[in-house]
Amino acid sequence: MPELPEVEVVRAGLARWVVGRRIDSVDVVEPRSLRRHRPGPEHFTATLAGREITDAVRRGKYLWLLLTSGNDPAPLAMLAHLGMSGQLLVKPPEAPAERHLRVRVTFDDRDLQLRFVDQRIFGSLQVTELVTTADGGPGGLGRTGLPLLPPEVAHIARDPLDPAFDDSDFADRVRARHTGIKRALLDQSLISGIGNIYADEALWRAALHYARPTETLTRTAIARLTDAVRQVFGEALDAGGTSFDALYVNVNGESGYFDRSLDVYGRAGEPCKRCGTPIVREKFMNRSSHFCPVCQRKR
DNA sequence: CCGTCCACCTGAGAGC
DNA sequence: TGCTCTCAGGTGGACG
Repeated sequence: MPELPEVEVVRAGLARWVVGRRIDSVDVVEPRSLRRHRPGPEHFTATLAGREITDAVRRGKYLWLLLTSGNDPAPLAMLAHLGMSGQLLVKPPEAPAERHLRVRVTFDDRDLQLRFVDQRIFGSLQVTELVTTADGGPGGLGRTGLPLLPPEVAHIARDPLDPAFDDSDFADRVRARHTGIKRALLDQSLISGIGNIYADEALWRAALHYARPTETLTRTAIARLTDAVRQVFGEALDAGGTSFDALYVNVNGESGYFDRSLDVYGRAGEPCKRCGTPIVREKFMNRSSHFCPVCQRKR
């Protein structure tokens, strides 16, 4: 269940291990992992062959590898979303095939491979053009000097670790909403990178109830919440950053969430670390919300 | 604009 | 043993 910190660790690993390499061939083991690539698997493999990877870029939970464009009019990228269970692994070619190996990328220098492994196939890979957008994207500066993004990512807001994330504008937009705060946190067009687990963690830290109406939040409270999100992300990144030095890129897909200890998620019935009250789990938005009924009151 | 429901998926675990 | 059911949740689209 990768959220922003997990995806960022993958991005950093790809920047280290595959940027600068030239793709030799691509083996599509499971075509459903390419369902978002409309022209089909053959087009996917044919387009990638011979391209060099020039950068690894991320926005929220999306990441993409910039590709040399050759004679193409527009710059290209291989866009990835890990969904619920996706992993991008860098492995030596002789490593045995993973049980849920979906796509294998082989490079010119054959010392390692990039493998897309995804149990549930909610994740996907696709080749996409990069386009100029109004707000621009992280890392995507093209030759024209204009910021570029995959169109599939154009509706995704900047994430709170992006230097260009505008805290004040975010607070205004939250207050203009008429919805619950957790719903807003999970809305990737408002703030990106947050999933169900870190949403619960950040709300606990900021002592806010998940259903607290957004229009009743003060700018100060929203600032506290945004800081809480950054804290939770930062700690997860610190925990996951240790894998930078290893010869693999990993989203610890099974146990997930690195080894950082979670304060509320998955702790229903256990004492709140602030006040000792048993943590409550409730269904909300068809998923679980964990919170302290004393620290996090609705009003 | 808002909220709900659904489809897309696999595998673990519970209950019978 | 083996069947059915529930649950896990990111994304995007349909619909009221």
